[in-house]
Amino acid sequence: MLKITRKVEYALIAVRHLEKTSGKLVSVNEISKLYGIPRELLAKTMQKLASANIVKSVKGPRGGYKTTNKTANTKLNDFFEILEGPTAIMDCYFESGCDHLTKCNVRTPINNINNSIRNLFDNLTLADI
Amino acid sequence: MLKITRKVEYALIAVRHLEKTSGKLVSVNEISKLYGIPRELLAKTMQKLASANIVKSVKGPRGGYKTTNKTANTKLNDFFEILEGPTAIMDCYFESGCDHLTKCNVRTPINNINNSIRNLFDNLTLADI
DNA sequence: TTTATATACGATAAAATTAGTCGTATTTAA
DNA sequence: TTAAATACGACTAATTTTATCGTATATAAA
Repeated sequence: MLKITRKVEYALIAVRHLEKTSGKLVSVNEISKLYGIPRELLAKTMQKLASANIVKSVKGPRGGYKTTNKTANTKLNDFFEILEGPTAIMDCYFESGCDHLTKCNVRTPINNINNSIRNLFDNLTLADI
Repeated sequence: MLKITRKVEYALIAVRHLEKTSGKLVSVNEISKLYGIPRELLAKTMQKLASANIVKSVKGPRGGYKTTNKTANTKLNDFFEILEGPTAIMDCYFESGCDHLTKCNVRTPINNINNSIRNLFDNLTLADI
């Protein structure tokens, strides 16, 4: 429990690599070989980041991804939510269908904990990684 | 990602209930009916808590579980780890077998984040729930 | 203009984890 | 003696995560 997924892990590795080689275009192929990451999986992940403008994509041969001026100061929480949806240690805050809600005695305190975690990730950016 | 499991959720609900009825013995059967929790699953969970002395178990008819003087000030982090093992947002800190470690560029920063989360849960007790 | 290389995206399959069930043993109050 | 409870291990089902595959599109370079 309380794990980040590989998708997020791979994305962090890739973004960190892009920041190290700042400005240069690097292909998914290159990154996946370099770090031993499944190519297709990383590709999809980068696509999500690109469509959220966290990185810039360039198609065609010699294409790839590079950082933008938005990259470094992207909040970790936003980064996570783009890849995985809302940060929530319990689903009942976002999904309907829990039929225990009226009886549930932990919703409020768990929500507080969740806010603490969100707060933590709102105060960290990709530059901190 | 970053979800607590149902096992933990159920355990929190149960412990909170025990604290509300402090001193009294309450059976798993009763709690599971009250909150709509699968009985056997809750039973196992309570057994773990009992063997860690976070709650006290009493066998036989009219038996059940009750809080102890340890219950309220159990750290959330200990609570989680009893039920789920080490709190780690990435497995590589506890498991061997990651063959990327020499290349991995995010281990240290992620470890820092992990420590932040652990720190958060070390400063919360069951009394806060 | 053709070709090779790259991103884009959806569908699907495989693996791992989590959730839930079942059977049996043990304890003990009534 | 019986019934109600915890204790514990094995097993199955469901869900989520991880990975793969196929096809489309863009574009640099030959």
